[in-house]
Amino acid sequence: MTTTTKPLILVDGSSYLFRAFYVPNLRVLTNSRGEPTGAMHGVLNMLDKLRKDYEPDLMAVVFDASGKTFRDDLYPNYKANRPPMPDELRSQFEPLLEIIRAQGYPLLMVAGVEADDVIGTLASEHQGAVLISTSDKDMAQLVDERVHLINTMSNTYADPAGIIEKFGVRPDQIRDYLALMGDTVDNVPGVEKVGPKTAAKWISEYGSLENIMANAEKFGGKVGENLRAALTHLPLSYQLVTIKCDVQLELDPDDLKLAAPNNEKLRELYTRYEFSTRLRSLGKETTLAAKKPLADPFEMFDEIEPLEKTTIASSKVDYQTIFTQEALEHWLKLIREAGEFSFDTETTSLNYMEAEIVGVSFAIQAGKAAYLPLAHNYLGAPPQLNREATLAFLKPYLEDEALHKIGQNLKYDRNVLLNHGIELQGLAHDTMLESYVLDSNEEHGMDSLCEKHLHHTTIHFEDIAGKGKKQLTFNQVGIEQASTYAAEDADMTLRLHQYFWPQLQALDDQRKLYQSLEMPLIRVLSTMERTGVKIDAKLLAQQSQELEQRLSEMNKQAYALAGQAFNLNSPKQLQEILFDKLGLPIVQKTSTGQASTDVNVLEELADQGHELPKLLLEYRSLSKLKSTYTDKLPEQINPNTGRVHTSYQQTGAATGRLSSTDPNLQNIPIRSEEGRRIRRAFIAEPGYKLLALDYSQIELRIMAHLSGDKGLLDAFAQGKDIHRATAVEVFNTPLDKLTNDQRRAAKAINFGLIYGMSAFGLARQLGIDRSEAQLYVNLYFARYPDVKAYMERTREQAQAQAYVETLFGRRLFLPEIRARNAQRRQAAERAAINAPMQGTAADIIKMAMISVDTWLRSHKSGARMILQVHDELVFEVPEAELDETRQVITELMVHAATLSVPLLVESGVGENWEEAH
DNA sequence: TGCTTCACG
DNA sequence: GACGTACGTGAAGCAG
Repeated sequence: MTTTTKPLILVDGSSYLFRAFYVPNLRVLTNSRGEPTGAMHGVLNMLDKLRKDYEPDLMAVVFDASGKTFRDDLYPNYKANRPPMPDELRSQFEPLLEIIRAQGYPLLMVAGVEADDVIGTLASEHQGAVLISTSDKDMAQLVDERVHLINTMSNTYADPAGIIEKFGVRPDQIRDYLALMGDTVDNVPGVEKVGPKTAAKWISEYGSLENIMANAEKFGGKVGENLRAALTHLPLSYQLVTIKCDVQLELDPDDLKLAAPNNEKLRELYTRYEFSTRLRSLGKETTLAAKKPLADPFEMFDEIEPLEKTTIASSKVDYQTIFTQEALEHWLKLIREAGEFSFDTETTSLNYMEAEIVGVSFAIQAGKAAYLPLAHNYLGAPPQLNREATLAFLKPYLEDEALHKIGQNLKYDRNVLLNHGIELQGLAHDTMLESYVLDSNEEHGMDSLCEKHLHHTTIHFEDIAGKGKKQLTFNQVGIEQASTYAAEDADMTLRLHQYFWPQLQALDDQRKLYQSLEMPLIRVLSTMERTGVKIDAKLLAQQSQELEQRLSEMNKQAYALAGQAFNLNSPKQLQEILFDKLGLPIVQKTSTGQASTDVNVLEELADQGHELPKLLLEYRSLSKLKSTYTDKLPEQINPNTGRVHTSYQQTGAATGRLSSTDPNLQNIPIRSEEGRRIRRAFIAEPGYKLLALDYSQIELRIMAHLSGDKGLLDAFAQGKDIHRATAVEVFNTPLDKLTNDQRRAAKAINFGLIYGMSAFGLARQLGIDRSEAQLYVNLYFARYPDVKAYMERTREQAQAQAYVETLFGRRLFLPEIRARNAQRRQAAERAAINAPMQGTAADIIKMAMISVDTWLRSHKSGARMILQVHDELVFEVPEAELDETRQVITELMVHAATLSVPLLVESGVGENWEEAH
């Protein structure tokens, strides 16, 4: 093994401890005993970040030792102006050191010198790259091509060029520069009235302190006099600011390896100081560590990211709180002038149907933001502008199409504003969607985006509202904290937009998808969500009862068969009964090595003639229906609308699909007769009917288009049953002689193709042996040679560029396509085959939704779009409008995209969703 | 919280 | 030569 090129990381613990202590949001943190813990949190988070970002092999955390240093001997007044360490900080010092040690970091404190000197010495002794993490500008003197600085609190990174940019002098001139300025806090005398500007100017003119002193008589004016007066003590100042790089250390930089954490000690310390998140992740890490040897040891090198510079100086922000009408009007004037602003609503709930606005924040340029509190109502909350009156005042701004809004997840803000009668217009940009279109694999939440792209750790909601049962709603959060949090959200949204937008503009397809598809979809989805779907709660309750009876009977039967009582819902207990007690054979194991009891296994065992597995299969499916659907759906009915309102996640699926949550209305049963009954509870208002339209075989049609395979294109052009057509080809049998099994096999092949199948998978699906499955696959590819070529092309493309694209250029990155681990690589290859088809289908139905929505609105239609299920749209339509609506929407869906195969849309109408299908 | 299972396209 | 083996989701229940 060669040594890695990872930098040695040296952390100036003392400088961070002081800085963290004075951060307002950290200042207030204590445990339940009232012991302050904020500075500890601050330092530890910073260490986490470094460790995560750089995965260092060598690292040290250095603190000042107590007692006098050689500088005190040089100059008795050194640091004499420093106030004593506050008690609230002092009390955090020792425990912090203990935690750092227990976490496994080498920790250094050397008597007689300062942390800076230890760091300087280690940096100069180390052979390879060094990264010094500090918030102390004095360290700039250590920078060269090999040694760089990072300030983990302000997210700034500095190499020699960075130092010149920041200070206006080279790293080797920093000592001269510091000596000229002096330091009032440390009581280092400099030249009176010489600050950063003058010092940099003199140094650039004269090159060095020595030369400046030699030419002291040439400096005119008051500062010239001051310089001459300082001549005697400047050498001393120079000595004081010079970091000592030859401290006698009893160790070598190569000794600074991270040790394994002492989890027992950490558990004790985290418990004592109530670091609950760390306590939780402690359990996680131990299991991870236990699994580690299994992982491919080279895998981790694949994902090391290059160091990045950043441009945010997060210390320089101007966040204001708006309490008066005058202040509000002042800000609105600024917003008007800017023509574009980011904004964010703060509310009482994540549920958009229940949420009420508590406040609104805006940002008009990076770092300049304001929070307008409107409904904080905790005891002692300061008076605020009246919510309803102020929202009425804001309404024309928010509804002004020409005033461009930038947000993070604007769909939510739009929904919430509608609760107050405001229909947000001028939706210009949504950073969540920008991130999604650029790389759908990322997390697109505010916190992750800031962390990743701005290298800034935002204030998390939990930081100000707490968590768990005691979590406050936003109206109970103190305005001061709320204000920083909310203003930061708006500020970060704007900065993220400034970061993403140029990237999107550089990629034509991405920009188009974002501007013409994802952005317009916000309003469509928001409308669907708020419309909701009517549910027959009584019918579901009745079904629940029936299920309950059947389940309890089956329970008894199962106990009899097993010879004992057990929990049928517990895979673990079931496993004991089946395999230990009854001695049935273990068919398959789960990924963690447990004996699996999933459908495949139970079916296999049932086929062998065992009664209990057969019973369990039915029990499982009924129990699922009851708990997930018949019991839960009625609970999710909104009391005001009498309907169920799902949330569509526009950034939920990496392929471009939507997903649906709370509740998930995209997985309502249909495959089994029992399950289908649940669809009968999805009903229309009186006078309305449900209209369901779905794309027939859309992914296979897309495969035909993308591959250009003549056989497949012809089959679709002639409107053939595609599975039969495939069966005719593969089994070389005339259409009228086909058996049902042959069609079934052809269907499995067609689906398998979309999923990037292997012969093994097909064999298992069809219950045939592998060689037979392989034969089918070979026959298929012989008949449809361009499909084979297309699959190969896609694999090559994925391999070459590490992403694949839909017909419209939507990208899916496949980071694992070059993984050394074959299993993971092959999984990525299958995803590469599937994504262009699944993703193109998703793009097409999104286009259809937008055009349908446009038509519905422009024709003042009484019909409303209520559900999207990947290739299906469901509408609630006034009976009088049924025929026209059905015909027009079919047309719009069919023509949503033009492929080299026709798109076919099938539709149905009914009193409920089952009937409409 | 992680795992397992199962509902959908 | 062995291993694992079809894509994409969300939710519920159990167990620790």
